[in-house]
Amino acid sequence: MLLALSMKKIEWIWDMVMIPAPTSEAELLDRAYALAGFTLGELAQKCHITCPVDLRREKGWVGMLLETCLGATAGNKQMQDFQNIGIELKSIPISYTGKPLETTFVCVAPLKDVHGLTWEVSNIRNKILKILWIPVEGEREIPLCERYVGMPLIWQPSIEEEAQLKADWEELMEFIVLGKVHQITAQHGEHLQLRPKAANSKALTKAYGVNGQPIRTMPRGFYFRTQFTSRILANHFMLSNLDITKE
DNA sequence: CTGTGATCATTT
DNA sequence: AAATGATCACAG
Repeated sequence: MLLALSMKKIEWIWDMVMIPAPTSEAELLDRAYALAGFTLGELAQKCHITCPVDLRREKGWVGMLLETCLGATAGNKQMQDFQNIGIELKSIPISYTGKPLETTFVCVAPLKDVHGLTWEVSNIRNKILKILWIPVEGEREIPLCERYVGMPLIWQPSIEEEAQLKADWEELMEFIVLGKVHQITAQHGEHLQLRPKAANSKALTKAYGVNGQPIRTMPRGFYFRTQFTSRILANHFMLSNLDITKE
């Protein structure tokens, strides 16, 4: 499978003190392409950020680094990374064969005030309408600072993909509405799954019980299965390869 | 605690 | 080897 890690480094006039937010999709994509072919260590150096030895104590470090490099405004709650241009940023760890090594966290799942909530107005739909994916080498045997950033891609769900995600979301939300969140396991949902999303297993948040009474349970999040994201990447790079051969 | 950024580490 | 449940750091 072709998931090219660009070895062509586009020189950039970096002045990594503070990167302004991009004002268009084209500008954001240009910047993302300019990151391809650099290692995480090189990008960190340009940002004056120290690259940790591994991700055990900083699982979100790669994502934060890319946000800094692309001018994302951090700290915004429940919003897309680039709200002005309607784009969400996701880094994705890939194997030597270009396949995702991890599921992709999308957003936290609402466990209360879900009465009447529909897919059309859900937070998750807003997050997945347009995503800038940035593949990064993720094999643990590769030292973090030596991992290469790959070619970015903009993805928007096809009619079919959105229908699939909506179906999974509705199945999962049905459990939540009925107070059966405890019955949900990671095996529910064909493309979208619901799993814990918390500091640890002792964290508790409010939800509903089977009789509608308030209960406390672990916070959950929606995640894309690897097969789903693998298909997104494969489709994109196979198509771009066809474009190249046409020229 | 909630939500941002996710990957870890044990089980299957 | 892949998948699931658990976990890490930080801002507000």
